[in-house]
Amino acid sequence: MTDDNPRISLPTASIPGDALPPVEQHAQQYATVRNAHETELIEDYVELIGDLLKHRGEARAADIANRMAVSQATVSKMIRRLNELELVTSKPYRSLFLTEAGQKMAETSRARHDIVLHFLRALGVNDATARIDAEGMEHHVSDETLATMQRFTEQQLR
Amino acid sequence: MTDDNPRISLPTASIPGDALPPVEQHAQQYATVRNAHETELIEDYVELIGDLLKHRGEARAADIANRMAVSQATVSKMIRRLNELELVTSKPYRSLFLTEAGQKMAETSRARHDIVLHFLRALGVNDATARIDAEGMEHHVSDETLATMQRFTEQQLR
DNA sequence: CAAATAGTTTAGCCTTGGCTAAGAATGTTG
DNA sequence: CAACATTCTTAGCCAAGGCTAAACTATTTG
Repeated sequence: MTDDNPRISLPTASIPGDALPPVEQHAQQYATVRNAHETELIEDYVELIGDLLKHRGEARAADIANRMAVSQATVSKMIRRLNELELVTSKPYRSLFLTEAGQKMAETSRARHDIVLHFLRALGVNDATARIDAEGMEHHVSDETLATMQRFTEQQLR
Repeated sequence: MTDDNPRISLPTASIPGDALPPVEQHAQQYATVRNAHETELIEDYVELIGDLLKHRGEARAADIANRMAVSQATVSKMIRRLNELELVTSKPYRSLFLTEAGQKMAETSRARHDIVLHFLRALGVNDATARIDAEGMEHHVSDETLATMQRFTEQQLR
């Protein structure tokens, strides 16, 4: 171990010039991000399927491919995974549907997404940029931050 | 093509209940996120190496492994990639150093990271949460949003 | 209703980023 | 300075998420 002797310990909130956080905390930051990455894509698919079902009445592989800018083969493979995870049900060559669990995930994702998007707009970011950033950020925002964003947005609207 | 006939077109900024964005825009959102993911890890490594060099004087593979909560083998493999990308220089069994390009990347990443972190704190998020969220968010925040965040933080400090 | 078009799936490939296990190099210490 | 501990690398494995090409199913249309 060449790192971090623990003789000195400071309140991390007030370190000037932002020194390195203690190893454990630092490690947890990265682990959390890695973890988010695993579910991220899944959530994006489920969220999009939910949106398509809601706004179009059906969710076809071709639509998903177009909207994600990805090949149909990729979508097909992904649908198999979503099936295994019991998030969607599908019959070959037919539209997709969400299971209970899938619907729940879609709603949660959609809600997070909207909170982030509305927050960015309330902050003054223009719509197109806000949409892109929200898409990337939504999976990395904790519940605490999400709540703070929501509060801010509401306050702004008054 | 089963999706989006373009007969109707609305100003996307003002759709009530947040309808689906037009395919092209939607596709670009996802493409941007996918793109960010490719460079994300690279940037995290470079940023961390920069921080270790700055605060500890050297950057050893073991430290990186500990701080990233990843095996040494993974770090070793990654260092080979960073070498190929000419972001770091390294001699076997010795500390790492950043190339010019590496240093530039480290600085940029660090700056983005700090802006996001300080913004979250200014918004009222507690330190530990802010650190975790900043780590995840930093790669998904556009320059425009970054500028907005910075402005907000400065205003808050007055 | 047959043929053409559109949509879906499968097979097989590639890269990334993890892992463990084993061995080589370096550093430390009795 | 030899033995032990630590650090680093290599080899070989795996899963995820892309891709293209080819085959199959469904839908539309002349």
